[in-house]
Amino acid sequence: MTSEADLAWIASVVGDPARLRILLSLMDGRARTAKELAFLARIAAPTASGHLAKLLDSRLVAVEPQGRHRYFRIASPLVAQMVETMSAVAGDASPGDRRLRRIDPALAAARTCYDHLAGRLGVAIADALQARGHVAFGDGSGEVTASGRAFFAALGLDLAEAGHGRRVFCKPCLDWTERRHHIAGGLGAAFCGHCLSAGWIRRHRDSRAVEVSPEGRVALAELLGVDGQALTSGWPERAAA
Amino acid sequence: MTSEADLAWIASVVGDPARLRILLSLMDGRARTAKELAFLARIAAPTASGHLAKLLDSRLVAVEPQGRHRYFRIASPLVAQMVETMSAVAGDASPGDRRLRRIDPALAAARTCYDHLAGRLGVAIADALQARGHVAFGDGSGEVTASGRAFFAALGLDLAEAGHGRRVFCKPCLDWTERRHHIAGGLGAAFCGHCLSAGWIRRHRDSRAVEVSPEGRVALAELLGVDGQALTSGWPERAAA
DNA sequence: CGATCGCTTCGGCCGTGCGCGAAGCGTCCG
DNA sequence: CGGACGCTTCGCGCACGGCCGAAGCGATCG
Repeated sequence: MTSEADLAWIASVVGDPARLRILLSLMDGRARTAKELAFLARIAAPTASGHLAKLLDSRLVAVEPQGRHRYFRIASPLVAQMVETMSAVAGDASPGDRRLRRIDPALAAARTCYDHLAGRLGVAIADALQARGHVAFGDGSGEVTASGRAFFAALGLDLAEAGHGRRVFCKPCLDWTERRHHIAGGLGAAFCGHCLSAGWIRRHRDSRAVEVSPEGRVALAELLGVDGQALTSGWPERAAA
Repeated sequence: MTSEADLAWIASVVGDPARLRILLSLMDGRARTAKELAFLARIAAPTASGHLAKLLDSRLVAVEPQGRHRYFRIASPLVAQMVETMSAVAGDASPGDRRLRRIDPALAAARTCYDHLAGRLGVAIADALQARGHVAFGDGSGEVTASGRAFFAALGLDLAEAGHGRRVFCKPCLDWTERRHHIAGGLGAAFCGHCLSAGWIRRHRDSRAVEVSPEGRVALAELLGVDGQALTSGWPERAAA
């Protein structure tokens, strides 16, 4: 019952041509400003603003304000999958779909992004750390709380070293496949290095994919207080919301 | 470009609450009459008729007239998947979804329906035989063409025996998982028997699922002029349409 | 600290399309 | 062959919602 009404609402939101164009414009995973989206959807700025409000309200897109800009992006991979499935029904899948479908499953599960962790694993770690209050993400940056400093120190991470120099210490990085944030910066690199040296994850031979070892799964699950399976295959987002 | 317009059209079609209720009413795979759907969607008969016309036009539902009734059903598994994905986005998946997701993959690929073949295999066979003009489906019944009689005779099927008695000879049977037709009746049983005795398929131990042997895949692919992989995992429907 | 910029809110116009009652057409039954 | 039944088409009323111009708000920059 409640589900039917929600579904009708979602369907009506995506049913509008202009809103659909907005969603399609965001399907490459990038975040765009309202003005940009207004141009891409071929509507005036006020109209786009109204549409974006509805898309936000229905949780199809998410927003992150940065200064006087607001960057909009697809809220979750599930939304992207919905649009792709609708494209498939609408006829031959568009070229864009093909690319998105061909993501290597191993890369999507866990990989490195420069020197830190990304993919479902990276996002799950960021989720858990945020949920436990060890890190907090603000606008375009993040910070480590007092409990977080103790947490990472107990792991043996040298935070002073990680925060050294001109490098940003803790910063949310938009995950390409998950369309949500993982942790970059010196902290992300230090945590990734710890996982590697502890044998929790292994680098794949000739890819940025990483594999979580059985011991690593157990250790990370206990460390973060989450289900081990959810680390690389789950949808912890729902529970967090 | 063309794809965007098609997608917008599909989205607007499913975006209407009444049409969505119609689709949801059909999600169990059963075919229903217009009047039934009008009641389930809580709208008057003329309104439902208009909605059904749009749903037909956009190929989201299919219809088969039987006497003075018209039975509507979900057009393809892809459409069902679309509705399910939208439900997932809308919030907690409805109970109906769960059931549909839990279909045994082996059963969905190939199984017996009483004494004939069903699942993707059964539908692929029916598609191919119809495409090659060996069988033809009319309203609720089907018949074997002249070329079809020669085709089955060459296989060694005794059509006289299969058509014996009061049993219907060749009849389309709505496939539970594919929501499209496979071949039932004496002909369907005879063909299934031939596949078994030739070793093309094997019955699963304690399930109605059947497995296609490597030789069977080759033999059936050549016999029907289709890709071997498509027999149990493909989407030949698109090419046929 | 005023100017500029990005975005949202407000107000009013207008078109699309959903809704139903009544009538028309084809099918089945007694 | 007449009546019942199922479905569709026609016609019209009505309301919801998209659309934009102008104004308001907050933030940034010189």
